[in-house]
This record gives sequence, structure tokens and C-alpha cells, in this order.
Amino acid sequence: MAIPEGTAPDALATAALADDLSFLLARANALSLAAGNSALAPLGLRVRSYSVLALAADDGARPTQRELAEFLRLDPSQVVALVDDLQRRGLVERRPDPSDRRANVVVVTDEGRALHQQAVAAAAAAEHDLHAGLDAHDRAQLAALLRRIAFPD
Amino acid sequence: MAIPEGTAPDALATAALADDLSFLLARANALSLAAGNSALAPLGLRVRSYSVLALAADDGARPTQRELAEFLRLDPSQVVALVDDLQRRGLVERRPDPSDRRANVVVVTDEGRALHQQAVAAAAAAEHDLHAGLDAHDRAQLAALLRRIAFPD
DNA sequence: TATTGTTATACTCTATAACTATA
DNA sequence: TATAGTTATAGAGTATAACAATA
Repeated sequence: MAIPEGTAPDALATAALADDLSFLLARANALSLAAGNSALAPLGLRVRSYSVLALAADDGARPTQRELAEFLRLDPSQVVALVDDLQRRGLVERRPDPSDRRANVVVVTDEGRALHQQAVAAAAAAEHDLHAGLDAHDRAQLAALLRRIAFPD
Repeated sequence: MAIPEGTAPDALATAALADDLSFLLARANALSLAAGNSALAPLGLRVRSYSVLALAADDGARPTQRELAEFLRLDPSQVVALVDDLQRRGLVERRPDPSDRRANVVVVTDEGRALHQQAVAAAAAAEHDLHAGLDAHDRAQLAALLRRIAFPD
């Protein structure tokens, strides 16, 4: 059976856990991940593979697999599988890094760029539903606060 | 190999994905989950089992397994395994719901309540590190924004 | 008929170690 | 000696279907 959608019971809404930042983060992320995966499924992508494709398609990023792993908080061995899949489908290519021949730079193909554009639209539509209760100012504020947790420098 | 800690490469920090709310949510949650699990490990708990224990220990909540599943966004079959584990260790008990004999209410034992108190302290310490960059006002604001995504009513 | 808890199963994701080629 | 990518594997988490007891 699928994880039930819908709202939580009122008795639990007032529980101490419901005010816990980590719990709210986990629950919000679970909803976001589910919405993202189902929006990307028609394109043969999941949130994971979409993220790799998006970084490969970002001009000027030219990420190595190691950088992808660190940025996406994945193990390098998981990046291997994700890049394998995208490469098999002709969406990205591995190019040796001229400055370090151990490293592969992951670059998008023309086909990958086209799919990425569709995926951005699909992901944006899914986010729109998820953040329906937030206006542009709220979203910017939320992004700024989350960034300080996600990238503590 | 473990997922590498530390900061992300600068070239990717300016990528479009780095401004995506869903991505920031995912990365912040990954850090939060890792910190929580490692803080709770000495008590034999993980974030999952801690959440179930916390709701069972919340006075007035008296959640059924179904309510736990919905609130924590878990499949009911996963709740079975989590409650089995906590019950085996004498931390919670299943009690038949008087108003619906199909349902089990999950209630904390004295031993469970004692462990829960330790766990709250451990989790709070882990959160403190994670949210070191945020003051009380920031945290309250973040919680309010996340709640609107986590519980869209 | 529908729902709660349960069992079973398959699949995905996560974590760890070891190997190779380069640095 | 250390690092990038790769392979292999075990464990944790997720998704789905079916069943007994109860509503």
C-alpha cells in the first residue's frame, strides 16, 4: 500500500514533535520528493537523476563526479550509477578532466539539454502545487533560511 | 564509503539548482537526518523510532498505528516493524483502542518515557549544531514556513 | 463492503570496503 | 601516500499486494 496522503490527525498536530524543526523538515521533504518524483516520472527521470542532469546542464558548472557527490550528498558510487543511466540514454557524456586525468567531467548532450528543459517545467509545476500557500516573498525567505542549514559556511 | 561531509564546490554553488527550494529542502533534510541518527545511535534509536516513541510519549496523543503512519508519512507496514522493535525492548505497549477494537493505541511505558527524555536532550543537542547559524526568531520563522508545506490544510 | 493491523516480497536507497589508475 | 572513479555487497528504507479480524 502506498503511503497515505492527506492531513494528519488533530490529536497529533498538537504533539511536541509537530513543532520540531527536524520533523517539519523531514515531512516537508517527503511531500516534496514524492511530488517531484511523480512529476518527473513521465520523462523517465527521478529527483536524483534530474539533479545530476540539471548540474551537468548548468553552463559554467562542468562538475566532476566527485563534485556531484558532495553537492548532492550522495556517495560517489551512487553517482556512478546515476551517470551510467543518463549516459546510456545519451543525455550526458563523461569527459576526462584536462587538469586531472583521474577525474571525469559530466557534460550534457544536446538531447540531454532538451530533456532538461522539459524537466525544469515539470518540476516547477510540481513545486507550484506544493508551495501553493506561499507567495514569492515567503518562498525567498524560506530559501534563504534553508540555505543557511544546507550550506553552513 | 560514507557520504562526504563538508562544503560544496563553489562552481556548483552558483548553479540554478542551488536556488531550488526542493533541492535546499532535500539537502537540509539529509544533514538533519544524519545528525539526528548519529546523536540517537548511543540510545539505540534512529530518527524513525525516536519519532514513534515521541508520539507515544506525548500526553493526550494516544496515537493508533494508523495515525502514526499518516503523521510520519510511513506505510502502515513500516509502523508495524517500528512498534515491534520498541515493544520488544519494553519501551512501548500496544493497547486495544476501546472505541475501535481493530485499532491498537501505542502507549509509552515508564522505561520508554525515561529513554524518551534522554533522546529529547540528544536530539536537541544535534539540532543546536545544525541550526547554529539561526537565532530563535529565524528558527520560529523557518518552522512556520515549513509547517505550511508539511501540513497543507 | 471498508478499514486496521499484519505478513510477505520486490525494489530502491544507503553505507562500507576494496580495487585501478592517476596524482 | 592520497585521490577519482569503479565494483561488490549488505543493510535500511519504500512500495505493493493479500489476508484475518473487526467495523
